[in-house]
Amino acid sequence: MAYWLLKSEPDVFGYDDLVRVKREGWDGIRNFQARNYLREMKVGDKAIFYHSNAKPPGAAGVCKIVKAAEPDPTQFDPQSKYYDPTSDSSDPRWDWVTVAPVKALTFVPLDDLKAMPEMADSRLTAKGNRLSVLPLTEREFDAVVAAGSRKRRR
DNA sequence: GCCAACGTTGGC
DNA sequence: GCCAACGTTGGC
Repeated sequence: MAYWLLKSEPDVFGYDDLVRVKREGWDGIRNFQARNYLREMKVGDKAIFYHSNAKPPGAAGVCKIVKAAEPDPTQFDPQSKYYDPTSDSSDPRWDWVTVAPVKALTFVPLDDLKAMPEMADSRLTAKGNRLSVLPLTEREFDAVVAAGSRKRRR
């Protein structure tokens, strides 16, 4: 099994939204490296649901891949903000995967993630990282889940 | 709102 | 193939 981290802006679609809708196509990935990672994902893989552009940013939950990569329909929808007129319908450029919630985490803010020794080499905390889909090692994934499974200190 | 980092585009 | 211009991401 592989492990991943998926970024979403909670103002647009947060972990609570995923819990509410139960499953969701991860649309709008328009970066080749991120897309290639989507294509590597297999049903059953798990991912950290990360809130970006949030106050504060951080890990909000765990989700799983319930459907492997297939063409992201928003690329062909002129009404969508993810519309890509240069994508050929006979050879779609962009894919999505479908995810479902596994469990909410006690929110682990980015500051805490950066402080974790297990995350020292992660793509997430690397300088200048902007990838919205990135792989995690099992050790990294387990460390984030462990941090998010503790009771919040008061 | 600012800005650093970085991907993409297009002229040459 | 280079690289400047431009757009986007995302933390602060």
